[in-house]
Amino acid sequence: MIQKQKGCNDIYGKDAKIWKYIDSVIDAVMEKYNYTYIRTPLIEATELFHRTIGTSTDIVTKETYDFTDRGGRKITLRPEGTAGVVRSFIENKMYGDASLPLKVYYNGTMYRYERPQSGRDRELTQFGMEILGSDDPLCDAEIISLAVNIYQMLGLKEIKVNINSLGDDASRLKYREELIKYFKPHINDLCEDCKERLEKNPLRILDCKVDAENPLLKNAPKTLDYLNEESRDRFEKVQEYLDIFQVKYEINPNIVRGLDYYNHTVFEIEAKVSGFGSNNVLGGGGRYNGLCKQLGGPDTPCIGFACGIGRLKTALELEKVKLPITETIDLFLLYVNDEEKKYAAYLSQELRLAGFIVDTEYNNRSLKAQFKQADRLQAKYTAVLNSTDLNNNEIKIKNNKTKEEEIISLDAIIYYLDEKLNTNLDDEDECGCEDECCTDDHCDKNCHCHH
RNA sequence: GCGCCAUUGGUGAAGUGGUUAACACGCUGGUUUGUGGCACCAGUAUGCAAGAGUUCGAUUCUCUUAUGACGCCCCA
Repeated sequence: MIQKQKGCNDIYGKDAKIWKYIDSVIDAVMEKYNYTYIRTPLIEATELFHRTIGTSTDIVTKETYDFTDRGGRKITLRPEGTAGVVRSFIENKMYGDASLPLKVYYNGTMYRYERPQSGRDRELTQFGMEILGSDDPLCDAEIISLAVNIYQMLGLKEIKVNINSLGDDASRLKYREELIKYFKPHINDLCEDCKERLEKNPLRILDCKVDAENPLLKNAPKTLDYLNEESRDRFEKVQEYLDIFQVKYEINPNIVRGLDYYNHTVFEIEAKVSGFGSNNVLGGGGRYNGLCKQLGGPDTPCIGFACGIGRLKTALELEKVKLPITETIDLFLLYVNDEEKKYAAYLSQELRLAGFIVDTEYNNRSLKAQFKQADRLQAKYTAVLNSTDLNNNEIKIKNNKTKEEEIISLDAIIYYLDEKLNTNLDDEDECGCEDECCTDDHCDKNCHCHH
């Protein structure tokens, strides 16, 4: 049997519905904030990621999907969204557009050649947004607020926003030096990995898991103490705007992000629900004012955010957020003989065009089997087409929940369903609980249904 | 890249170096020549991830590979 590739997933059935729902919320919120959708290629020149990510980490050397195409070009499957957006911004000369800043969002699959574990696959879906062409602290706050807003619109409550500022390049460089100076005498008190990090990426020592409780880390110099006046003012403005947006956040000096190109505001949003593995960061972002120039474009200040939808979906599940997913159908048509089958075909078409979700039998199975199928599909109504009834211009329609059966005129079926299904919906809202909820003693919904 | 554990029908799974691989759910059919969900009956893995090895004999032991789960590195 041919299996799917390691760390990739087939998404179908209910999962696919949840996925599409999440996408629809993203689209809706982005529209309100006036971010336009951008779709860039899944493949890019390998060099793009080398230039953006740099070679200081393992990312480029061993965690991307690289290949050489038939023309001998070095190609990489995009591991993240920002580089492609910035490349597109430069290549299409969007920087010349009069309406800067450009506010865009993307939503698509990314590929990372990593060992899969909890919350981490090789193929992942991320959405994210970028503001290109403005250094205004309002942008920083808006991006964070927008991210929070999407989580809230989806019904997620248990999240925590961590922010920090790395300052401008000068501040950042100075801080880095101070950090090395601070840790160097105590190098033997740190774990093996941290010894490696000291020269390579000292900022990452701060969020080491092994040494997390080490007082050495708690007393380490903080980025914020090394900000120059300008950077500090800027960070304060970001916080002011966040307060105006009523975003709750925490300043966490250990948020450093992995890549060199970040400066000023950096932030992460983590899920606080229990049950997450070690990777509980839903999304993160920051300001990358130097990147555009680094890629050969004009000096353009930018900020962005990205969120893995897989983890987001996990968070929604762990929090048992009820999503408006339709899993039911309105009507299932049953039949026995061929004449009735033809009528089922005709009627299903009519009702579908009238806006109802209708399905019918395809394998000429027994009525018993057809009723079972109707249950599996969670049909709200069933109708057994009967030649005698049809000749009398009548149809017998059954509420599949109450089992009440009514004979109505065929001409009235649309009107009938319309009325019944609308009242039915109201009933369901009254209950509004998932199966699991009702068997749960801690259910706070006071529902009276008996799933 | 490193480590640890796992992989048995449609699903959840039990199990053993040696005849027909439990049990449950599901599914299909029947009892009921056109009204299901209950009940009863019958059917439902020539095979235990793939390949190789040890053995008289392997689903069971060994190795390799693949995939899954979790952790490390890394985290865009």
